[in-house]
Amino acid sequence: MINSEFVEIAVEAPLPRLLTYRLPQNLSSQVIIGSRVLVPLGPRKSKGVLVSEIKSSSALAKGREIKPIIEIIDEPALGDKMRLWLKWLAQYYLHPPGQVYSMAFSPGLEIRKRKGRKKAPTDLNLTKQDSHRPFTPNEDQQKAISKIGDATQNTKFQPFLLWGVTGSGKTEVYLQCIEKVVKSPKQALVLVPEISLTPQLVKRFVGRFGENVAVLHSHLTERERSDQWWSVVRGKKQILVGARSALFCPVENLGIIIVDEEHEASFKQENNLKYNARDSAIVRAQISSCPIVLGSATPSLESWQNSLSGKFQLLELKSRVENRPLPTIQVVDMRKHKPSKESTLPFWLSQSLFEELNAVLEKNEQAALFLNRRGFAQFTLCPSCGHTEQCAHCSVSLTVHKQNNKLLCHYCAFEKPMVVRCPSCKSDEMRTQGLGTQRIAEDLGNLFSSFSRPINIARADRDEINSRESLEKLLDDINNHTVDIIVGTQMIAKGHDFPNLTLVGAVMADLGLHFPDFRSSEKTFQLLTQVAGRAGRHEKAGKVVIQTYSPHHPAISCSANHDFRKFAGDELRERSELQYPPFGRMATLRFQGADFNKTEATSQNAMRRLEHLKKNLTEYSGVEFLGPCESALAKLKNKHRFQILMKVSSSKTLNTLLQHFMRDSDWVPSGVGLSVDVDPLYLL
DNA sequence: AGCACGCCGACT
DNA sequence: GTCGGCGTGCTC
Repeated sequence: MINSEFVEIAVEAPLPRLLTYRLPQNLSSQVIIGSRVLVPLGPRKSKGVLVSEIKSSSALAKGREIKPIIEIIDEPALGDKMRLWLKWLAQYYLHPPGQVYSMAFSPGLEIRKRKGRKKAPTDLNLTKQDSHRPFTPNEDQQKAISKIGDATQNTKFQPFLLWGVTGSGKTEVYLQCIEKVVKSPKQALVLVPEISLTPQLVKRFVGRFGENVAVLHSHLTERERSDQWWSVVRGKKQILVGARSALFCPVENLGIIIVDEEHEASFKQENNLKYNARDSAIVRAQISSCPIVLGSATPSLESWQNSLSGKFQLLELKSRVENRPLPTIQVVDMRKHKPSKESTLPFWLSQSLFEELNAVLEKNEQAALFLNRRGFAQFTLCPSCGHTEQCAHCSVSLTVHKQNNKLLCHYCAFEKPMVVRCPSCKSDEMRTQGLGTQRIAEDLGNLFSSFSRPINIARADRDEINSRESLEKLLDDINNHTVDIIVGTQMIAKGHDFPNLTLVGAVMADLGLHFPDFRSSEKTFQLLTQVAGRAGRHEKAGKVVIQTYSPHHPAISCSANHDFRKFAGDELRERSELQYPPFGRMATLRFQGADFNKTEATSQNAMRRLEHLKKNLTEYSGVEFLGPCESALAKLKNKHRFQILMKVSSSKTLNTLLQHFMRDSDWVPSGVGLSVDVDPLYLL
């Protein structure tokens, strides 16, 4: 019930602020703060959320007609905590509030209503499968469970960093903590990266909690998603496991949030609302007064620093369950790998890795080779004139894909047929340069073509695996041992567990190391550690071979020595000197437009405005602006890109500055788009 | 985001 | 002559 005549609505449109509407008398009894409403917007109707009442009519903007709310939509009203959190999101990430609020609702909610809800909800085969097998946690697990467990009983905000290598039993800790939460009785929210939200993981939760588990991910139909969403919102299910966006489910009775693989870059959404689900989950836990557990084998340096400073409580799982040994890791220095004339090995394969492969195949075990680049070759190159084929719409070279003899842009999917003759100098010797997963698979096929038995090679990259079904099929094939060697990108580096996989090779471990990004070292360390974690997760011992041109780089040597502490210590020291995150906060302003000159001029104008703000307000004196300069990807989908990087010591200052700067954006000419990314993960 | 308005190319 | 392409602008 609301008495005021006028209310503020967060309308589902990219508007920078709330709009004022009149609340007709006949609707006032059906509505509360947080209700979802239908309002007129220009020539059409739009959904929105009633955010606040306007107490005095003198506060009304004058000179404008105020339209009445059309109707109240019969969807759950958002509670105080949820609204507070959504408001924080909109402010922190500088995103239109109406669009942020609308994310708390599942699409297709009223369709379901209209059809009536007679049909049994789809249950996604969520039935308890294996009965609760008794499990005795080891000492570290027990300690973690009791610490987190205590926090769940206190109903206080408390963040934990659960640090444990792959196979150290983090999931079991989650399960037992959730058990306590469910009894209390409250609800639990578990966020995992989309890619590791596999049936195996879901089975694990369902095996323990049966029908009490709901699952949300992007591969559900609208109907399934809506059913899962309602089952949690209505409180029929207490546990929600989902990808990033599940964080927006308006769970009112939160008892714990768990973010598994918290270091994963996929928690950051790169379009629309550019939020980081891990960071946002922390704020949500804070607002909900509940504990939050961030789990990882390779914590982000942000979280690690928070554990060092005491902001997070560190819980370490030191050993693998059943005390399985960590895999042996051998680093192969590829600089010393000079293939002799008589060698039949492809240029990317060292003698050591080849021998290990052979041994594994002899023993009838499985191997996986990782290379973080799909396609056959990185680009084409004319040896006589140096010409490479570029994308027509982006400033990148085209990747060679051999299966259909195409050149493909990995950024906009532009393609053209493979060229044999150089279009520039007409020489007939166009060659391919650089390695891709297709090439590895092909070379391996040739290499083992005369092995004592047929060797099956499967590829795991985005070209080969384009649906959930094809991923399931591949995982089955690996588990049933119908493939001997898997060649893939990081796609299968995460979360999967293959009993017969005993050898893992990182083909070019330095591939990502020299990216012009201050996080490239951290990324490489994480990826290598993750990749290595695939080997020997069961009775059989595992072996890992890392081929690299930089064997002494800390990201490689520390990962080979299983020494996260050293890596993190060194890396943090460097970051601190340069005031990079986690010590400083950053944001990027990106300007995109079809007209190069106009876009560049706009970015320069923005820079002048920023400098002006800095000069006039002492609170901004410590802010650093870098740029404007062309983005590393200077042209994407026919849009020229310029950017300004901002570095600030506190996120509070960063936010006030951005709010200030973005308040009026009428100086941005049409044809140029300006977007802000707070806490960006990629600076390209 | 939608949806209207508005100003240029190729059609019955 | 108009149908419709999508650039531009506005929404309490």
